Amino acid sequence: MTREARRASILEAATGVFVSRGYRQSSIDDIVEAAGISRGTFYLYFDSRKDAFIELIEKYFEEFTRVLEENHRRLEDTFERDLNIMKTWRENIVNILRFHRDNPHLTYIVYREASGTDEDFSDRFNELTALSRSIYREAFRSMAQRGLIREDDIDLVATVNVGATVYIITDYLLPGAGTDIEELADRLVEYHTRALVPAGLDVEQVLRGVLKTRPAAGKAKGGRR
Amino acid sequence: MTREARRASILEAATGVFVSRGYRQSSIDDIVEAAGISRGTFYLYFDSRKDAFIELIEKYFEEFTRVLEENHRRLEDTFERDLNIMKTWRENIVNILRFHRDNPHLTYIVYREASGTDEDFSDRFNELTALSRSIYREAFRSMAQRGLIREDDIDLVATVNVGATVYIITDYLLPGAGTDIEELADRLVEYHTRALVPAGLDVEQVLRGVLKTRPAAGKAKGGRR
Amino acid sequence: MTREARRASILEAATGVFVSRGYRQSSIDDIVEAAGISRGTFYLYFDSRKDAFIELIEKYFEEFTRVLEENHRRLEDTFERDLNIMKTWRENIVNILRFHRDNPHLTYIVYREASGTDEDFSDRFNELTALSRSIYREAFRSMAQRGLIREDDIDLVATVNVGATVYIITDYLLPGAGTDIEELADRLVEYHTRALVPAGLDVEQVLRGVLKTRPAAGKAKGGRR
Amino acid sequence: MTREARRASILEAATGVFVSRGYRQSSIDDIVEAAGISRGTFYLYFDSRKDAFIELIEKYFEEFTRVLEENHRRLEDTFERDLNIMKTWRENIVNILRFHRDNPHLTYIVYREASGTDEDFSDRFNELTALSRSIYREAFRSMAQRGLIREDDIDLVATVNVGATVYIITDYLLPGAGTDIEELADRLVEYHTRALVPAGLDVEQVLRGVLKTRPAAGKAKGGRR
DNA sequence: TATGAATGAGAATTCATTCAT
DNA sequence: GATGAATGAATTCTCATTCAT
Repeated sequence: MTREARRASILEAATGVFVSRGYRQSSIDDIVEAAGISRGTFYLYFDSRKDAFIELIEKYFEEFTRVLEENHRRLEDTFERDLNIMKTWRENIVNILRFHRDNPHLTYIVYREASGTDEDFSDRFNELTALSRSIYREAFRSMAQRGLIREDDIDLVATVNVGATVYIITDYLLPGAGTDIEELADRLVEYHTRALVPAGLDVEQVLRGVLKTRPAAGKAKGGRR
Repeated sequence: MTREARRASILEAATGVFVSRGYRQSSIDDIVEAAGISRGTFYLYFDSRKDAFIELIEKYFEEFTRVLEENHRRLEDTFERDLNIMKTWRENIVNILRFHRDNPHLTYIVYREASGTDEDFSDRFNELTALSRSIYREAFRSMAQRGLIREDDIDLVATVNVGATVYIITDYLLPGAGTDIEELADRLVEYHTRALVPAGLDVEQVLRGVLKTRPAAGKAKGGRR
Repeated sequence: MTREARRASILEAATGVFVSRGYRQSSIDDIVEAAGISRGTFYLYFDSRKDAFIELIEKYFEEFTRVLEENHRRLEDTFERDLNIMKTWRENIVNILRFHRDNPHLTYIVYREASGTDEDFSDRFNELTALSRSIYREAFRSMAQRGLIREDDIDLVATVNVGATVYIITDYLLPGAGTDIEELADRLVEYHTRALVPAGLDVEQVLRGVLKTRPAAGKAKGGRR
Repeated sequence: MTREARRASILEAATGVFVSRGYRQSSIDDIVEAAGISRGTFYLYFDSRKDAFIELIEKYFEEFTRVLEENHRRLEDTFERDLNIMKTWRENIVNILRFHRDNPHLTYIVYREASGTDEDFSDRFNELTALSRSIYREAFRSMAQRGLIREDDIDLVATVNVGATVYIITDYLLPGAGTDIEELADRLVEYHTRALVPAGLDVEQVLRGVLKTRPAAGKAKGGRR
């Protein structure tokens, strides 16, 4: 077993422990027992208990950032190739929901545990949160610049969207009641689209996918009085 | 100094400590030092450190529940007396935002600390959270039944609204940068109104306050083609 | 209420508390609550919690010493007036048993609590114990000198008698199952008499009370072959 | 050093501390200092301070029970093989005295400390006490059934014997003044034998060891008029 | 590398006693 | 005298981390 594999297996065991008992209730004893190693061995691979925990959070953000970046690329691509923006939006939301549904443990830890004010890691947590928030903002800014959504307070729009998504994740996805992600995404897209559809566009048509990333002003105008 | 006043002053000191260091990093020593009392005195007024903390959380929910109930009454009143629903909605949101802006410490503690998985009080926290969520749901259900918003998945609508609000509170209000609550409420109402305006109604008119709680079908129809 | 009466009433309340919870588990709070006074008042009458406890022990020994002294006088009287020694012995034992049966609380405290090694009061306890032991010894020595019992190791005889008595008190009297003290005394006297009857005397006759404190050698001789 | 050896050495140190300061005055600090270990190490081997104390008491009773059982077997053997009952009785008493003389610390703890009313271990103490008492009773009952002692109130006889023995242990053996156990046993046997010798037997002969476990009725009768 | 016994700083809580009112 | 709020020394127990083997 390579050093990295060993490390990963310990981290995996730690994840299970953190999820089932909570970070602060998880002792080193719990972790090493779950990992089937001795106390000392744990410290051969991690500097401290918190170290392992922060690594998990980092891992979450790293992977989540990858999802967000993929979404970002998809959005750029949609702009460039004038593809269906609604479809893209929906796919991006599905991506986000799926990622969290498929990583319930990491998600759980981040949203239930990492937000507490432990001086030492709340800084890092906030840093990472800020990063993913900025990606959201940029996406909305791009859409606004292209007239795909109303010229609103982009910051607020991002906040509303992120807030809604986070809450949905902890409320719908984490309880794990086999939520239908596709349908959830449809509803979310519809909700935000209705809220954000630019003046002069008929929202029903937009929802039906008529909207292109470079809408012909004339066509859109017809949808409304 | 009456017993109650003493108690309150200790709790206030504890609040400050919990906010600045976080619950789990706050020792009894920190609290009694902040309160200017001895260790023993603390235990004269509270059973334990956690006891004081839970009392803070209860206090938050108690007061917040009062706000929500006031909102609820206002909404009922709006229905009964056929008042301006948009105005009411806005006022309710302002109420919620103001409450949190005026109680930043309590808010901070609840959203940063209480949500962690400490078996002992996360139960109480979840209980209280569920209560306030149900008040939200009921409000939206009432509005939907009266045709004031689209017949959507009420649960999801409530979740999106609560999630957005919570995030706004922690992002806009807690940092304390003198946010303009009135304007924030305007934008939020507009956002959700656009998302939820029933088919057949002209959202611009609705936003201008034309909408009554018992809209005349004919008038409404006229707002659209 | 005089100072002494007040003091006594507090001590009585303390006794009840010490009996029901044990000395070390009895807090000042328990005592003042039982006495219906405030914490401070307790200290107006006693220097400390232990002080009150020691006073109880002293009280026990004081009263028990009175019983022993009465027994001693009765024994002397029996010698002087050549009365029935068996009857006296029996009466003395009855006295001792009755005293303990009638003061179960004090007895309980002394035998269950006071014997622990609390540096501070075990000294006093031992002192008092030694006193009552010496009274026992003297009684047996007197009897031996008069030929009423065998010339045995008086120290051991006293120890056996005291030990047996103490055990009987804690085992028969304290549980409070309505023991028949008279019968118990009969049996005890018989037991020890049989063990101690001088050579040349017929124990059955002695038990029947024939034995006088100044036995005529001839008479006694006849009782045996 | 094996785990068991370590454990034993800590327990030994704790014994010394308990003996010199008394259980309730002995802090963990005292114990770990005496054992030359750190606070944490103590808890590696024992769950609590009380845990160690109870273990000592259990140890005492365990070993004492072994002594009593050995005595029991010896008595049975004496019956079966018609050996000298007086010799057996004496040996049994010697065994008991020797055990206590050789384990003064354990003895001290049990008789000075364990009998106090500490809810938590007085139950266990009483349980164990009851056990050893029942062994005593059974021995006397067996002897009575075989006509070796008078048909007296066996319960009382056991109580008197146990009481006397306990007192002798705490008064003669614990002070440790080099008591001659053999002689002490002789005197005790004689005392109780005289008290208990059946009617019709000459006690002097019995004491000289003439008595067998299956006395021939005729021979015995001859010893009396 | 791996182990796990040992460490000891640190935390919460108790309660006999004091003393200002 | 009486009160009871305040005190703070003292105590038990935990657990992340170290280090000799």
